[in-house]
Amino acid sequence: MALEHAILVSLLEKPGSGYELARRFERSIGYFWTATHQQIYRVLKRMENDGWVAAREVPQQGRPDKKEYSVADLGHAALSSWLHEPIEPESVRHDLAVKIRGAAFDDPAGLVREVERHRRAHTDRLAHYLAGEERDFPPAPGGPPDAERELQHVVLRGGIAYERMMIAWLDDVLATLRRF
Amino acid sequence: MALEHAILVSLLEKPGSGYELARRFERSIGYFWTATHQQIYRVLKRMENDGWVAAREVPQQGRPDKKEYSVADLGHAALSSWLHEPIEPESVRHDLAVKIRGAAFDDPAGLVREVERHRRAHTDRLAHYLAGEERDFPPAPGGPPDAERELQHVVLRGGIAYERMMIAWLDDVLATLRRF
DNA sequence: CCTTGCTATGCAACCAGTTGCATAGCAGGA
DNA sequence: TCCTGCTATGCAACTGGTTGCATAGCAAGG
Repeated sequence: MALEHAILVSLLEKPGSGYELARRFERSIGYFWTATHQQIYRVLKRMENDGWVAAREVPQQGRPDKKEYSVADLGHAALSSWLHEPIEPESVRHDLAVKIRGAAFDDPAGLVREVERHRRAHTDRLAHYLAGEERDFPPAPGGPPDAERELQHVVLRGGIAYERMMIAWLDDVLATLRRF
Repeated sequence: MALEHAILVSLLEKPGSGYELARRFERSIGYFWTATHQQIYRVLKRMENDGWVAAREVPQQGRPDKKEYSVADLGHAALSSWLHEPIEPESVRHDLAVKIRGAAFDDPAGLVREVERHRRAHTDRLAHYLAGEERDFPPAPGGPPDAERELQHVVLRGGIAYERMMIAWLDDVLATLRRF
């Protein structure tokens, strides 16, 4: 399980409320880990009980108050020990691949629209990533290397490489489907 | 949920027992969908109750008897209707990306060995895929196009593209980590 | 004969993640 | 004033997946 650890990393990058975390999980963190707000609130509560994070009531004007969480020493230690233990290379779940192989027993050409839809989703995501890269990681070499920035950037480059690979592969899939 | 559908596809490609399915999920199907034997047996039982698959006792010599499953009409229909309904582009879960961003707050250089381990796992898988491709999909253009074969092949090409992308990205990650 | 190891099937408990719903503060527009 | 919509937090029920364990047939080797 890594949701706890994903939350710790996100809170180390910047403290925030459950709501804010949920929004981050829709964008930057969400590139490689998804979570709904319900799940985040539940886990956050458990982490608070375990002393991994500390909450602070923050009154706001113009909107409801929020509970801002930040990482406590125990949380930092928990993250550190997780970082030092090996994890299994992740197991994959590609519904679309199941569909593609299944299409052989149904209607290969009928899958074209679905694959095109996925292709569009991936080009959109790629455009989104590239815009984020241009915005947050301009090419100007600004001073000394910053680990946090550089590592965020390399993860984003991974997302970009993934989307490019997927688009190329989906083109391959479309060409194959259209032969039937 | 697509485990049921992955099983249907696998059984359409070739009928088999729960045990055999579990083995396939360790190799070809496992490239894009993982499942343990416990899960497969449980789902298979439900599918049998729902009339999606039919079981047949097959006595064997030299080893215990097995129950061979094959797809029933209801199962074929269920697969077909699933193929025709749109699915969400899958959400990602990359523990390693969490670790990489987390390393900024711990010990970037200490992650090198872990990333190298993952890189090795991906080169192994790539070699395995390429060997499978050479074995099962020789370049000889043997007659008329066969949808089942071609679609299996394009899914395998997706696995190959994925592994190549990952290896290149992990090299990028290693170069980045080594700067700290 | 006994152990090891592979084939083959399965139960039970648990845990992570999803879905549906509920509540409440506050702003802005119809 | 009422409705819509965004911020903000949360509970409850369910489902899919994981982990641990159990059983049994049969072969091969020590």
